[in-house]
Amino acid sequence: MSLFIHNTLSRTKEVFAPLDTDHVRMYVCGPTVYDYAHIGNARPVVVFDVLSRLLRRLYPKLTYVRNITDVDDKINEASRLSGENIRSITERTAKAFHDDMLALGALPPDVEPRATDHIDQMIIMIETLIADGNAYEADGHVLFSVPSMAQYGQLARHSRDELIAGARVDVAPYKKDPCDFVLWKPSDADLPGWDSPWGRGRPGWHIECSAMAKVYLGETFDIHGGGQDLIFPHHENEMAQSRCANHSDIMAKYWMHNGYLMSEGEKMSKSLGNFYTVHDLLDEFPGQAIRLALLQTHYRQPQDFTKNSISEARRTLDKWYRIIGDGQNSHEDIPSGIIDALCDDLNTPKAIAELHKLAAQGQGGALKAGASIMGLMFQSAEDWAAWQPAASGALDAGVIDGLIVERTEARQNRDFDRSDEIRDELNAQGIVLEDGPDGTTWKYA
RNA sequence: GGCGCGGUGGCGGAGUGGCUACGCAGCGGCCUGCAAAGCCGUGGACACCGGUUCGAAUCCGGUCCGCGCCUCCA
Repeated sequence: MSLFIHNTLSRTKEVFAPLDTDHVRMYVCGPTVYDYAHIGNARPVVVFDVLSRLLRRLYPKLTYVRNITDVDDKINEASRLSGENIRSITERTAKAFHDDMLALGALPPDVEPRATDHIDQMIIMIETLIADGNAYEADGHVLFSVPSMAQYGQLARHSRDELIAGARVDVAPYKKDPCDFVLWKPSDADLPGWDSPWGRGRPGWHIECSAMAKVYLGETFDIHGGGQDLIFPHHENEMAQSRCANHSDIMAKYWMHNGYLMSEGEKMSKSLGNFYTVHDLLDEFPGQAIRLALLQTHYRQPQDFTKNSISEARRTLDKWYRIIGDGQNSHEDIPSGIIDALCDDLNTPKAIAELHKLAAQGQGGALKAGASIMGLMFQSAEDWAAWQPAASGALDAGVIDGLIVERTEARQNRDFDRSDEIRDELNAQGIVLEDGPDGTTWKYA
């Protein structure tokens, strides 16, 4: 079974043929660390986590690189507003990002380089671009010369003329061409800066990824991924820099982009305050339920993300965990239907439908195996059942168990008024009782 | 304005030129003190208008609606 993936370069599904079948290499743009990751940031992390699991199964070796952007004007602004120093912001936010993504079941990438550790490589790359006539210094800035690259616009399918026609902002006076973009810019004394041949300054947004991809994956590699919003300008510019600096026809062979997320039917926006941070959602829902909710839509489709969809995913997982029960890690093969679905451009909704079929047939082992390649069902049924919302905890388990005993006695005496009263009381506190053949169990609603 | 993406049953969400997934919810039944869970059964869709075709929700054109991007810059 071949893996097919949608390549943004061609806008079609293509057979995946790695440059080196012994070693697949993938780069995904990671977070700029100045604030908690919202659910829109989590989508590419989860999507490419599934892809990485699939690639590791299909090929002997994968190197998965996802950067951390820790130099950026948004970070500088956050520091200016809060007074917290930049290093503290980036360390704290990166840590929160790691915790949140782990809770979503995303494995760490093989390499997680930080921009500030690779300033030297960026400077070297910029020097090469200047030497070759692909970049120039002007007014303390270094700019990439877009007209120097004939194929600029290939990824986003924007011609240079179209870009100029559509421009909504004034062009900086030091630019030779309106489309030229910044590789290096000067920093004044209170901004982060590094010494360079062009004075003390800091890198532009795109050059870090070009430099780090080259260090860890080489001049060309297989897959470059990220959110759709990165196609232009970020990936277009990255590709232009890398190809010119490396004198190469390609940067990545396949470019993959996940679609946008809406929130409760509206586009996410800070002014509306309608975006969910992963951090907050994890107080309310188990991470796996959030992950399943994200995977319920194909990664290239737009998705309207709702709390209701997480609740639904959670009930689905409840059911699946019941089917698996205590059945330990049966080392069953991953069912072929699951692999086939994922090999068709990561069709996770179809793979999930396969899981439902396995569940309906009561095939717990196959269900668990199939879920595992999507990073689901990684907990024991016991741990899953033990999850509780952050706001809970008014009642301790001993009190609940005591009430269950009292209720069981009431039921044996056919005192159903008292029995229902106890259940209603617990229900009001978010505790759900379920009478089964082996007695009464409880869980958080 | 330019470029691009999408509109599938009450909701979520795949897919295919003809055999019309899947989940949730609904409805009927079994089970249950009652719930829950489970089990069995069941109705319901392809934005609109044309065209191509023996046949289109699936291909083509148009319309409407939703969404994104248009560069370090506010």
